[in-house]
Amino acid sequence: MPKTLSLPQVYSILRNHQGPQHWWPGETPDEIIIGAILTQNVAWKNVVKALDNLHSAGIYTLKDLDAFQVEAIAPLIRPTLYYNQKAMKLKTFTNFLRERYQFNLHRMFSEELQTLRSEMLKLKGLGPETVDSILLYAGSKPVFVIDAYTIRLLTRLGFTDKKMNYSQWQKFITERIPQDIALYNDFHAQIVCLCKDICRNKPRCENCPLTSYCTYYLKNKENPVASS
DNA sequence: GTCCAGGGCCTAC
DNA sequence: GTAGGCCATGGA
Repeated sequence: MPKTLSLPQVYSILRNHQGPQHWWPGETPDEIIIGAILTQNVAWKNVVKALDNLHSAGIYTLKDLDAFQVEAIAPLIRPTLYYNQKAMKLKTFTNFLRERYQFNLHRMFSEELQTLRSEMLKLKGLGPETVDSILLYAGSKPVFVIDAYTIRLLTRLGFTDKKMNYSQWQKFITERIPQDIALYNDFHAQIVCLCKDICRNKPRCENCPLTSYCTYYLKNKENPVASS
């Protein structure tokens, strides 16, 4: 049986192993928001290419983006998959930001948190993960981001074997760690940093500081045939 | 050639 | 409420 860990211990191990991450990988709140939409179901390196294309076209902010039509944006963000849909999602958000806040992100983030979150969730193309990423990383709001990496890691560590939806996962985690924006920020960053390189379907467990706690690893070690 | 990435929407049960 | 199809590039 694997040893059991608390969530704060998981964070502590990851941070000691990887160092503080200083996330999100974006220069400005505008770029964080654009990146949050573009990274939906795609690796970040593809997003970097799309951001380069946008920069080459003179687009750095959401206000810049607002001046372009969907048809002009789509080819610039081709590397991020589903580019037609994502071009529309970006325009949906710039419309929202222009009409409600005249492109003033500070004003937007001054809204009451749960009100803003539910308003953003009404926008077509922004689901809970994208909205929470924007709130936490662009707005410094105390919202824990759940993504596929988080679920994969915590499931493999044996925290739960129940199937949970997004809000159930969010509740599960926030009940077990202090409510702290810097912690929310860095914990999620630590998980992504770990999982994007070594916690995949074919795990390279030799570099993982959590291997001895990983039910998935231990099971495959006992029965390698089941690892595929 | 195959597999699958830091989702979310829509439709059908 | 949830399972499954769809969107449709690029790197390993």
